[in-house]
Amino acid sequence: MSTNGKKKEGPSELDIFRDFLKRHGMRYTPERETIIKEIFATHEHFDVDSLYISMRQKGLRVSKASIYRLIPLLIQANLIEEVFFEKGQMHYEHTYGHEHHCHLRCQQCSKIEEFSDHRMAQIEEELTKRFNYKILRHRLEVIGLCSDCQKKAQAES
Amino acid sequence: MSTNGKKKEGPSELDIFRDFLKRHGMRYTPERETIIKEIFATHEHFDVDSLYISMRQKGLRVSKASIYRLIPLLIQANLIEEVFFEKGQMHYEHTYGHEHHCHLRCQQCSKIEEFSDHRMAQIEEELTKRFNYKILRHRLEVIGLCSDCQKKAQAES
DNA sequence: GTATCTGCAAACCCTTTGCAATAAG
DNA sequence: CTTATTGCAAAGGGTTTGCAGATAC
Repeated sequence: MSTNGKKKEGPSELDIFRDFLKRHGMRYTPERETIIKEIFATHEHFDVDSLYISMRQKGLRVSKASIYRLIPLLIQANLIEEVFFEKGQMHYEHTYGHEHHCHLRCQQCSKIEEFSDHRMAQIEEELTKRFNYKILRHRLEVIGLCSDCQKKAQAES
Repeated sequence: MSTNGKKKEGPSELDIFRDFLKRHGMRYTPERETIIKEIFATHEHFDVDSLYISMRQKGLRVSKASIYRLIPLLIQANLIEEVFFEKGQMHYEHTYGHEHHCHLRCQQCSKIEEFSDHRMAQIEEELTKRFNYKILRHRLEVIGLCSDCQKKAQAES
């Protein structure tokens, strides 16, 4: 089990996405560029609403609809992925350039710790053999109470 | 890694829930009983809408609101848990009486295989120490292509 | 030029909630 | 009797979509 966050070498997210759009007969627009830059500049995890608000505050004006329309494309291009659904909203994180990691989330305060674990690769390998699946990815979310929230809970009881 | 589905011994879901309600000053109603019986009789995984429809077809008439209001209680009582969110709906499965398991899902056809793995317990234990969290539960979803869908994909290319 | 994309606002759809009537304890 | 629960219908709130104008290519 190790901490995470190494940045891989390679073409930029924009390069990848530009190529993706070209291959699919879609267009590279200033709006798309703005959104992608914002996602990859400032957010590790994000949800549409907070992304939108943070962009507005910076004077970057794109509509929410454009963000919503962009997200499936970014997922298809393997640049981001859904990580969890909470309080009615889907949360995403960017994948490209980051090693895959798992999430440890505090049920109370929603704080998130990231970790990765070599055993996940073993598990995937065994599943491949056992069920004859071609494994694409996994999502591991561990839910618990962080030390702060444990203390608070004790204080209340 | 082992296959799953063993039924543990012990009090029934209704007993557990009755006790839970009493402890919280809540009431045991025919509606609640009907819904719980239906959940535990026929569904391994379920979502509110299909549960509601299936109950209606059997002539069991409870309102959707009552189902929605019951679910958080069942989660709190540790009888069911959220397993994944798909196509705008949360999906649940019952936990009580079943060993915890993980899901291997085919991205193409949504078929689900269940498995459990002792390494998850190890991982939880290590996370407890490392981050000082009190671990409550985890959700592991592995996504891939089942053998049938692999064949289909090959045939098409 | 033409097909795609944008912003807007309305529509959608799952879920939650206010309310008056009902029923559990 | 008191307070929780029910069903209904309306409200919420995140996401999707129809449309007309703008724009990438």
